[in-house]
Amino acid sequence: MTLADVAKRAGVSPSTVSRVVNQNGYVSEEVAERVRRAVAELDYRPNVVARSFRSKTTMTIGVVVSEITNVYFMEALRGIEEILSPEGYLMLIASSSSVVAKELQYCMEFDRRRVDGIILASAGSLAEDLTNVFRGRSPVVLIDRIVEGAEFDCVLDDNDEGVRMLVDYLVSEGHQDFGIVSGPMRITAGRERTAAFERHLARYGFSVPPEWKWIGDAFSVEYGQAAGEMIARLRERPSTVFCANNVLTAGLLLAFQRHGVRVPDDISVVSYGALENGELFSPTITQIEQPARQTGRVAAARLLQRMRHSRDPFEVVRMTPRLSLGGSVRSLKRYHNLPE
Amino acid sequence: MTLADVAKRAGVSPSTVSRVVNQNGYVSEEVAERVRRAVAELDYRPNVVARSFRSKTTMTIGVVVSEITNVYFMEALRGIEEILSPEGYLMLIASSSSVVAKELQYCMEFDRRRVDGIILASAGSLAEDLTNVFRGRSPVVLIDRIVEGAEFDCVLDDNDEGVRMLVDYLVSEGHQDFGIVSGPMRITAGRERTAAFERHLARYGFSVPPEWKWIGDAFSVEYGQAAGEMIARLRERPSTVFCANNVLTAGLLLAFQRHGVRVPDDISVVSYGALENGELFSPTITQIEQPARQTGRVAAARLLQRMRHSRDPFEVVRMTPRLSLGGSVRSLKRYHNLPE
DNA sequence: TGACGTTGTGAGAACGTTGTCATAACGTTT
DNA sequence: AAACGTTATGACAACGTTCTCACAACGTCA
Repeated sequence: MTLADVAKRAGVSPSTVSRVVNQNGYVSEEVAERVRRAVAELDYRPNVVARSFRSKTTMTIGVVVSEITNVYFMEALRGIEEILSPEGYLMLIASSSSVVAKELQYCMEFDRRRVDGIILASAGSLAEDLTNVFRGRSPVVLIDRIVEGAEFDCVLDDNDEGVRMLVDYLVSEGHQDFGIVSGPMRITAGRERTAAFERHLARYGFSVPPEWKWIGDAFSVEYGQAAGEMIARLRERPSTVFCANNVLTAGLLLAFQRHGVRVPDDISVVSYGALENGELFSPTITQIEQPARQTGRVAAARLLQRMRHSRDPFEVVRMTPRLSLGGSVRSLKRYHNLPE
Repeated sequence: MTLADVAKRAGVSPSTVSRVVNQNGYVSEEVAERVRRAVAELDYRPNVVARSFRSKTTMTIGVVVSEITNVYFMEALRGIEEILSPEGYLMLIASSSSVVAKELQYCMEFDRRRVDGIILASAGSLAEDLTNVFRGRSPVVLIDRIVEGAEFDCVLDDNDEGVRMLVDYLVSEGHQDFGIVSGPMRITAGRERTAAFERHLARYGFSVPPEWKWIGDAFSVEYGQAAGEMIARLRERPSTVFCANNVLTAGLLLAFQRHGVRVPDDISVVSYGALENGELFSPTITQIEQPARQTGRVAAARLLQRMRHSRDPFEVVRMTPRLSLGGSVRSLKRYHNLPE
């Protein structure tokens, strides 16, 4: 079933059929109707590959996520789909498992497949590697990470603001001794949230002692658990531990549960990033809820603009997260003789 | 950058470059080396669209899921990727939101895009619609649902066995009054699990009274919540409620929490399908854990075979789920004077 | 030595579509 | 009535690759 077949059946030229199918150019209503009937009768379906080949646009965008099972990325994906699907785009999805090499490889493959755009929500590949891979062929929007000075738009949390809310809250509840569990500094989330935590504590004259810093080599459940176990075994614990990422929090809580460390009686916990079904925990976790879906939407809209050849300067968009109070922070106001 | 450019640079014909790039046909090592150098120098990347166009194979498979944020599908996706990615396939993913029309539309679009295969983990479209859409062009494997007599492979839970384990356990704990919250009968999971529940109860001489059956029009949090609220308001409650799906369970528990219905003190709960982070609930839920990832892997492997033109008869593969005991079921053994 | 299989290379068609161009009929304006 | 823009249609090239075929050179075997 090709254009030519339809054309023959309708008694017109392939060109005309093409015009009818794509609704461009001049076609008389009478002929159009004849063509449409032929299309229906033959159940003709355009060969999109041939079309893409010829027209140099695939109506496809590539998405690389670091871990497909992470709620954050799921929600982001949903947001992306909400924007792109109505425009006729389909998503090619690849999961990098946070491996930089894999990430670049997938990007390369996307490039070979001539995707119209790429959303990268992943790992820590370098700016120069990325620009190298793309050579400006298809526009790229980064999610959840920032690359300085490259020609990409970035959409990510206002990490500093999120952490500020947490710190203000903790301090207002009378906490004075803080621990932090975070991820690699090469990843934007790890770097920014860690820095913000220390910076905002410093505003109050507090700091995190080195022995209460757990900086993992990955944002993994495993590392969260490991940190949790170390904390459980500590003779002297901070009154609060700040987890810089939802996956780390999950691991931490798991370890606490196993070691009988009660939250918030034995230690308070706050998390950057929500845990799925967190409403069903007891206690619920005081956490920063990231606007993941919205982030996906914004990134997709941005990409759409770029694909339509907008020449706006590249931008970093910061999304405002929100603080959700749970029961995982113990009030120490009385303890420290603070006003309630 | 095209084959021709590389050919010119290497002083050979495009045919030869093609042979080198694809490593087929005869090429002398000397020439191959020259070509490889030219490829590297020009940073030539094959135009996969042109290749697909010519070779009629896109190395792409389409996946339709009903809800991209459901853990089950996430895990299944992961399994699929684990199998297909090493073979060079990329996944085109679409989310149908459980809307049959959308599901069919996406399948149609996949067909137009000439994907090499399709995995359908979704909604309840009819067998004839599906066969109509595909007309046998690309093979299809169904996940989590079964379509009788169609030419598709199906990979799904042994729902009957899973439900049996739950029922046996509940009865062994002394339960005698049962409620069920389930989804649409047109969806395999809803139909099979509901039927299995009643069938296995019947083995013990029990049955579910009509007023304790909540059959929703969708496997949605909303319906789970609605059911939970109805149960909360009941004067006389069953001692246990069986939730046929993880999303329903989440909604149910949410409603129970809001209405102060305690699990398992006020009512016991069992779930078909695990909730993400369920380990962190208290109590943890006694549930059937579905081998989602494995299901994805099996489905993908199956699809791979089909794409390689296997002519095996179409098969329904049942995956064995496993019972995970939590603390959501109260023991009524003492209450009913049963041996402990 | 002739026949034949293996290795190596290039010419050229084909894939199904879109886009450009040519051509023509028609209506409107000068 | 001439000039021009609009509407309508078809012919044909082009996109970048793969694939088939043709051809040649070479080694091996009868």
